[in-house]
Amino acid sequence: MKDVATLAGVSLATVSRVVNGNDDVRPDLVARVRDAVAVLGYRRDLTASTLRRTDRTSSTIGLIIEDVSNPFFSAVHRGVEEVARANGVLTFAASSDEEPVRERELADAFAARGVDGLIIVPCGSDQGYLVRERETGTPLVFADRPPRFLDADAVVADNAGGARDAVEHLLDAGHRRIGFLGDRPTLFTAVERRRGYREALALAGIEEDPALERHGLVDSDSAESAVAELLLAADPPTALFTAQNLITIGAIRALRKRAAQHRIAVVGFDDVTLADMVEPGITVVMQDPYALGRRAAELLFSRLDGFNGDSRLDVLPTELVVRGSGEIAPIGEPA
Amino acid sequence: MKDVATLAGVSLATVSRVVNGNDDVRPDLVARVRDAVAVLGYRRDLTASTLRRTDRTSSTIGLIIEDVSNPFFSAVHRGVEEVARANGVLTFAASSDEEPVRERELADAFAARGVDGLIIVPCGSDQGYLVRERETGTPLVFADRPPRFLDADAVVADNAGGARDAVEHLLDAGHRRIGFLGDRPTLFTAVERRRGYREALALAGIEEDPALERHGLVDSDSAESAVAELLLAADPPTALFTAQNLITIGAIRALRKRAAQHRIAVVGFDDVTLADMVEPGITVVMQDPYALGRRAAELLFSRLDGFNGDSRLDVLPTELVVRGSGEIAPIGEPA
DNA sequence: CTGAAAGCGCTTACAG
DNA sequence: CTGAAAGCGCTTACAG
Repeated sequence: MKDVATLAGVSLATVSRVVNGNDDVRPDLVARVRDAVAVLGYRRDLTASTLRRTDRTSSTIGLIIEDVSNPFFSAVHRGVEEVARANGVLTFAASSDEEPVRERELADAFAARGVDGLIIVPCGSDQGYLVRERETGTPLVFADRPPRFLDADAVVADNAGGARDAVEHLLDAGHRRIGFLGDRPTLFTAVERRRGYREALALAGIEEDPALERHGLVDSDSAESAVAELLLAADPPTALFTAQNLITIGAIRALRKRAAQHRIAVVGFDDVTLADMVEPGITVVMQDPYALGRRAAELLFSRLDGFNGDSRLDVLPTELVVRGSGEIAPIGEPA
Repeated sequence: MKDVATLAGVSLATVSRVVNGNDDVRPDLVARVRDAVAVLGYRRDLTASTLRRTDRTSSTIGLIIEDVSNPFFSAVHRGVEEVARANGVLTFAASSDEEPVRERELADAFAARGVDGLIIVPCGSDQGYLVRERETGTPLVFADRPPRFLDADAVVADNAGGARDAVEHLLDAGHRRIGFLGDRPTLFTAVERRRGYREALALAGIEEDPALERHGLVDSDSAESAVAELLLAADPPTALFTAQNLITIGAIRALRKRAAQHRIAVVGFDDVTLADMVEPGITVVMQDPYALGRRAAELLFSRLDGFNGDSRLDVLPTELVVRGSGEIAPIGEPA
């Protein structure tokens, strides 16, 4: 910038004004500065600019998701990014890999780099470490799962409601023995979906059977094994509620290996690519991760725009998509 | 930091030394500084630190991909992130949405925020705008597609070779009329895959038939329409080579809608979720996007670690995965 | 081993 | 409308 000022024969202050699009500069000086910028290939250092700026705003936000390569979170990412972009803000994304330590490291790293706000899919069981950020005035929004030990905006899906819908759909098809396959019970979403599962059973007057539940399934492989095991039991389930996209994939794989995909009913939580093209099509309770991301970003930007009210919790609806796998009747019963 | 220094009764310099883990500080002073840091909830401002630091290093890299929600690029992202993380570096990712203007904006934005290096999946037809960065010494690596009008490291898949394998596989099954469904011909990968397609035909002594080629398919919907149209032609193809993951999905959908999935053979480029579970399984030429990301990051870090040799071009192998759809014989001929 | 001082690249009152 | 000067939060020679 110094070089630009020298070449244009003006002061640093004038260069700064021109570069920032300040109107109150004589046109001929503006032209000279622009020429000098072009000649020298000058580019402003935004970090230095942020440092000195009165509002200390960096026009960046941070996004911490579980895994950038899980399509669910990718869609969340995309939703966030679109809203951020519309606001002229850059989104920096990173994966926590479901490690609470990593979540915290990333939040610290983002904060230390001066992001204007943070959207987090929390995996730790305590977000209290972020109170400092809150006090400093950094807006925080949680997506997919609410924060714990911290008061902040959040957007989640109607996990329990969606799970209830899924299980009631299976009950309607005549099933009484419905397996539950869920993610780690430390996860908000996993707990909520199990709650929905149990509520639906309770409403139908069916007693819970722990032998039909499997928890802590973190990927499709573990889900595949769990289903294989369930099917070998003395009194196996006639239907499965798979509470997450990767689990659904693993379950379908297990069923197909045993040629049981036309015999055991399945309803999954979250949509899956090609779900409409396998035989039978996979019935799912769909949520809209893209909308989740958008909404989280909207909440964040409302804070950045000065909204200062109480914390908000948005609950997004889910939708049952009927495709075939969920409508299989238990053997010997009408559909 | 000033407050910490005051509270600990030491100078700013000493606080800086402690915070940076400098050994040469008396233990009791270290303790006092740490206490003060804890009491005040002090966190270092990394942007200010970078500004003043001699090496001007920010421990961040930027990643520009086409679309964070495309599973292919998500896997690239993950590969990059893992290597970066192992190097203690944070990855900032953003989508160009296949808009050259956006690619450039993002590259500028990252550069202005002082990233140590940049990994780019280029979509524009000219990366000359980055010569300035190169001259400034910012390492640049291109992934999936090589740069144009710029000399820099790149990692790509063996697109032409993979496409040749795919088409030869269909030729082996007895097909002579093989459709080509490709992405925009402005894309390096699309051009290379078409080249492989044509080479395979030429080697088999089959003349190209423009009526069997469709280009510019950007998503599964456009691919679905293109396939529908191809099948209605007077002399339709008996097999399809779908040159990209979303195109494969659209093609399969089109075939299933016409109950033609057991009659028309398909080999796709890129793997697709659940491809092994549809009927028939989808035969694909698989590339390893995760490895692509890792390799790109490795090239970048070798530059950051001081390697200063000529630009490198890494070509990653592809692998044919046989699952059923590619082994369907043309009607009236043996498989 | 520690501190006073300069300065990274920028913005912003403050005079003029 | 413009410039000289202070200073954002930090690091780093330089003395001591």
